[in-house]
Amino acid sequence: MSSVDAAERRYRAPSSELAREVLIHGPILRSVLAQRLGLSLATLTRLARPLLDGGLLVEVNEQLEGAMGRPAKPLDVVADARQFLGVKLTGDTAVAVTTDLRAAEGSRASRPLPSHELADVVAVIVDLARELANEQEFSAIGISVGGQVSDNRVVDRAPFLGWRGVPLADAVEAQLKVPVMVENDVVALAAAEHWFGLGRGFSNFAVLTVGAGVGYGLVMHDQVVSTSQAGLGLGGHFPLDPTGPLCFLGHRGCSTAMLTIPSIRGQVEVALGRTVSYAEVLDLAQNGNPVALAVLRAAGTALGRLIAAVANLAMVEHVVLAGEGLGFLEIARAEMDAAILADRDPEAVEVDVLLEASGFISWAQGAAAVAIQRTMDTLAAGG
Amino acid sequence: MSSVDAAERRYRAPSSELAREVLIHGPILRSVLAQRLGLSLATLTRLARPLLDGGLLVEVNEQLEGAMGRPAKPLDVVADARQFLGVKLTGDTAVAVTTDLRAAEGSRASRPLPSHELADVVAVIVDLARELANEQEFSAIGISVGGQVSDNRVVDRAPFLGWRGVPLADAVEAQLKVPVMVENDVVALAAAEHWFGLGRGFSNFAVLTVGAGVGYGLVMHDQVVSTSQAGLGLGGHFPLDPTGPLCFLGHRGCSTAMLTIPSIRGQVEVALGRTVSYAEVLDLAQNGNPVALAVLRAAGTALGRLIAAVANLAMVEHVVLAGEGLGFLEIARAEMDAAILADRDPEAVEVDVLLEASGFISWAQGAAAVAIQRTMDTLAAGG
DNA sequence: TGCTTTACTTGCAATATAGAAATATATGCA
DNA sequence: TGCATATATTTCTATATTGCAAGTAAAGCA
Repeated sequence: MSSVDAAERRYRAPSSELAREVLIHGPILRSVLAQRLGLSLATLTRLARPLLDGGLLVEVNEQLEGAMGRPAKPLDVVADARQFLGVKLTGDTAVAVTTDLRAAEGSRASRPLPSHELADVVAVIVDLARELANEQEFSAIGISVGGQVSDNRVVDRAPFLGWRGVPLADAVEAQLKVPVMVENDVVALAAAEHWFGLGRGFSNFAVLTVGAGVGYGLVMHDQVVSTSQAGLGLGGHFPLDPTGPLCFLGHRGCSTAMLTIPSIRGQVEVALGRTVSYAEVLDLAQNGNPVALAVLRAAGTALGRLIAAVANLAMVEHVVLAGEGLGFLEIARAEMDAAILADRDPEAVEVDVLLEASGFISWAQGAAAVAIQRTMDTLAAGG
Repeated sequence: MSSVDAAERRYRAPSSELAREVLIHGPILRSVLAQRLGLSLATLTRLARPLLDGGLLVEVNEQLEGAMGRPAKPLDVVADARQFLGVKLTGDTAVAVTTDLRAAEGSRASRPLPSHELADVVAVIVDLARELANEQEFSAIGISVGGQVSDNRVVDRAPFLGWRGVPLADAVEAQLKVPVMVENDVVALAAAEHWFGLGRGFSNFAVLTVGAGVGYGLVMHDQVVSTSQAGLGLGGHFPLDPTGPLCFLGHRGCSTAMLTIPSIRGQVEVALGRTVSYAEVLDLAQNGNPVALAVLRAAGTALGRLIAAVANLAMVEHVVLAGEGLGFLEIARAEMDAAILADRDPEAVEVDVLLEASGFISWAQGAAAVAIQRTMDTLAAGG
């Protein structure tokens, strides 16, 4: 435990702190930068020069109307100075995107996984990297999986792949001569939201994802919580409704049972006696179908309870919602808000619920974000 | 929000980091220290000298049997080089303790509060400080209150005192010429557990207190979470049992209703039709009384659920339990353990529940710990 | 009495930093 | 147009911090 201390407090060169600050906080004045980093303007000039010369940063000309003295030249990163690849692995598919330094998506491709053998999966990743490669090389590759990852290198446990202790980073690095970082999918998404998404500017916030499952990530003190616990999907079976349906593990009314796409479809299908798609469920509810409405309203209430629990116990005031299973909020947003309010101290700050516009930052981009973050620590110095 | 960034990243002089490390990690070799702080041995020698000369640190002679070379002289703090005062304010009493640098209790005194007027409360604190003062001056005074505190100076809101925006630190400093720090009581306790108590050596853990109310504190990334949220008692009304009794706010089966001393007494009293003390309830249960047993077992289950929820959503694997209302665990420990297990992913690490032996670190010591921590940042340099 | 091993210290060169003065580039106004 | 004023950034320089490498201290062991 105590050795974590030292590891956590990893040294960061001042020039990478500078680069990171500019990357996250967009075009930014040197004077502001100096204050943020606790450095003098003189030092800032000296630190910035090699980054400007190296083409990582540029001075942008900002015409501030009515300003008196010499006009400021804020610093900004040249977003496409580097290119990254982000890969999200699920049980049957690999989705890859290329991104620039700001995690903005370039091109995208996906491939089915022929098997769960490490060699096959690596081959697919290599294939995707080759397909998406252009004249610019990848500075780093990020890969995210649902499950536990240690040290950004080894997949300790990935249920959907049936993996335990698989050295994925080494295997991919052996083929593509590029640094590879592996991370849990929700941790990666939280990291992306923190630097590039709705969590930008917040020191503490939580990320909840709803889709095939429920994911939960946490950023505290401007650091993503990425203990071994983080990869377990601990928000996935949180008890929310003692009268709700069962999940596949037998929990009654847990977050998986109340919120996921398969469970919502399943509930409606059982009641209607026929198969329905998730989109159909939303349609039915929109048209006043009582079954669909009941199920989605219960989901809204459950999500509200989950958000309140997260806000209370993780002590965050901002919660980012993401994932493809949030469509029900169009129908049950009011139920969610009411449930949050009910479980929240009236003296407490209202929970700030931020809705990630359907996949603005995708899972694969999250993987790329991890690669970007880890790379930033060394980018300033070397390549 | 973004300004928090800079504030959070408060600069700490290397010599105070050194002093802090020695304070927390007891007698410690220079070589270990150098590694932890990421400094060379040479630098360590230089940093340590003024602290040794100043009498804050000493070299202890440790006879390691069978060691080959020159024997190591680990560094340690001179615990009684400084003296601190910790004061805990409740609605009707002020409890004060003197402590050394390691938050070990010296002497203790308490006084009733004649009123909630700031002047009266300050007078009581000054009185206590004078009574407990000996030849050694206080380096700093810590005061903890139940409620929200900003900037370690102003009590924004303290329900038990009926305070809003009371500049307590200024008021006390005006009378006693000693630095005063104010903090929320649970935040202070968490800080004390982190440096001096059961949380020592853990980067992430939660603190739950059970007594007249339920308190909840969190340490993440080796920092106590002390946002404005932290002072609200957000763990205090967490829903735990949909069939439980009501709390004074009308929540059914919330943590207050299930766990606090008044609520447990109340439940038993209603059933038995007579007044009973908390100790009596424990006695009754010990002797097989079905009412007392039912109430305490439900409390055990509820506490287990709360612990599991905390471990899942705050992503901690260690939970420190403290407070005078934990007696029921003698009867219902098994129920607690079972409830934790039930709400926990089987793949997740077992939650490490640490029981603070009845008041080993008291509320007032927690207040002192805050004073110690804040003082350490400047101790090394100046006085 | 030396030799070995480990712990710590000192001298020195390299590096980083802040403060002050200098420089650059705008506006406002006579 | 020319000059005062304002603001942003850079250069110069003294000071401080650091790590490296060499040196010293304090033991055990032969």
